[in-house]
Amino acid sequence: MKPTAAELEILSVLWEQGPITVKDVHEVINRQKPTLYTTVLKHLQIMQEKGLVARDEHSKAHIYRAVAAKKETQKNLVSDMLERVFRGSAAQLVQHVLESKAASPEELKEIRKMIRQAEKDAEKDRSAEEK
Amino acid sequence: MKPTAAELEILSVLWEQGPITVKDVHEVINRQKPTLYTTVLKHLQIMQEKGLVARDEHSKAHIYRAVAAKKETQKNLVSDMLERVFRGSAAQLVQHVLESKAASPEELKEIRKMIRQAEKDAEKDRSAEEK
DNA sequence: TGACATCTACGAAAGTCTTCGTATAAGATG
DNA sequence: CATCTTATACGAAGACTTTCGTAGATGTCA
Repeated sequence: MKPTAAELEILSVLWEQGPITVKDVHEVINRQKPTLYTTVLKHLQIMQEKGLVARDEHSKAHIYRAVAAKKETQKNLVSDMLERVFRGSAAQLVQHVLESKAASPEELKEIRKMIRQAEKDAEKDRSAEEK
Repeated sequence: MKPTAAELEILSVLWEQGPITVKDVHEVINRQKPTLYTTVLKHLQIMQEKGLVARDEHSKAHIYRAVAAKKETQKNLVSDMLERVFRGSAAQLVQHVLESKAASPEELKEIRKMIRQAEKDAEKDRSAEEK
């Protein structure tokens, strides 16, 4: 299930803040881009129909929470872009990431670590195949 | 200027093949997903209006070429995703790239090289700031 | 030249996304 | 209880995307 642009904005808020009311979602969204309360509400209702979010109706002000998992959704979006925009070339995608935003030294260090891990995993796969 | 999904498919073809006729574009697209010739043509006409492509009308069969630069377009899409989906965290994005497709050893090596380069650049920036 | 193949032009339908406005329900307060 | 406030429900407009079908123009070849 692929969220639209507006839906992604809302999911982001829910991922960060956890289960909250429409009012609270609206406050955040409205800061990013002036939007009417009912627009956010409508999106949330549609997202519920799609199964992207769920809500607790016990109190008068419904509490919404993300159903679409952050990691899973991000993974889908990334692999989609990897294929459609970069024809599967991970290196090209990473190159653009590093260029588009001068990554901080901490981030670079973190990324190095991930590469090392990925290399280890690849190693493991190869030796497994040899059997 | 942000291409739609279908437009991106077509741009990809033009980026790979260089200036070609509608017929040739259609052959590639049709292989990926069965599509009528006139659908591809219509997209190309719309894309021309948007300025994403240009065409040479000298021969009867028009020759289309990409105007939207590959690098530039990719960069826009990546930085857009970086902000909207990962709140600016390059490391998180790269993590997903490495997971979503087990990168080949060659690619990993290439990525390492890019990291080293990025670190050098960061080093340079820091010493420049110290002055 | 007439018939056929090849291309482009273009209207329009169908679906989706986004936003807004209004109606309605439910709780709070005097 | 009447009224005010706070929320949700929901229809619908407008923009955009995608796809299809038909009409018309142009080139080819017997």
